[in-house]
Amino acid sequence: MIDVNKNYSEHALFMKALADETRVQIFDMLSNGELCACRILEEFHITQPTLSYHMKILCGSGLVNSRRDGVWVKYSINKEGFESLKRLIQSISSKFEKS
Amino acid sequence: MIDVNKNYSEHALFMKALADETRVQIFDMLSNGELCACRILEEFHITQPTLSYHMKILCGSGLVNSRRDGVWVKYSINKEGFESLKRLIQSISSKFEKS
DNA sequence: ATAAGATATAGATAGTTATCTATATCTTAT
DNA sequence: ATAAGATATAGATAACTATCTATATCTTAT
Repeated sequence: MIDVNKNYSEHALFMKALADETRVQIFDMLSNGELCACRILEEFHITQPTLSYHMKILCGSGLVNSRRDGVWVKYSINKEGFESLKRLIQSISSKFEKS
Repeated sequence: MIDVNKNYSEHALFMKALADETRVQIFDMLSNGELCACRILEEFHITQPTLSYHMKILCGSGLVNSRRDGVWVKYSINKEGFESLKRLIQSISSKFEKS
């Protein structure tokens, strides 16, 4: 039996990625589909380098993908990473229901 | 229509609470039921004040409850808080599926 | 009322994070 | 080959975090 919850450092990494108001909001925006950095930037009052820093953290966590499309870099939710996060929540939830 | 995802600061607070390896692990432990601080402490190589600090952050986020039971303080998952976290994930998930 | 055990608070500190400005790099159109 | 626009990196810095030791507080049994 594989216990999905033993990778606490991976889980903490996911949570850290979302542990910032700007970054949760970006992640939520991406749930509606791929967006380029410039489009995301419009929603916030931060500088372009600050956004670049946040995107690097989101991508580094495994929750977000990036790909270059010409001049633009486009970001999207990484299905694998997000599913891993969902499994964590689901696993805790099902133990909690039973307790 | 209530958009559950607009409370980015609340959501970031939940994520911050879990954005630490020790704290995610504690939260996972609590999914199996209430535990006193001394019992939790046994699982980690941290001092008692450090644990007390972490429990304060978990409780402050709304994800964990505490109650005194005689000499002990017992901690458990706060159903409301956890459900709010689950709704966030669920909401992002369903938008993502459709996208 | 005292002592013992459990938990919390205070104060210090090293490490990490979010942000900025300035600058570099990369891609495409001219 | 250059210029323009998009994104990334470097360096600085103020604020925040996780951890410790020392001490205080709170609860119960004697």
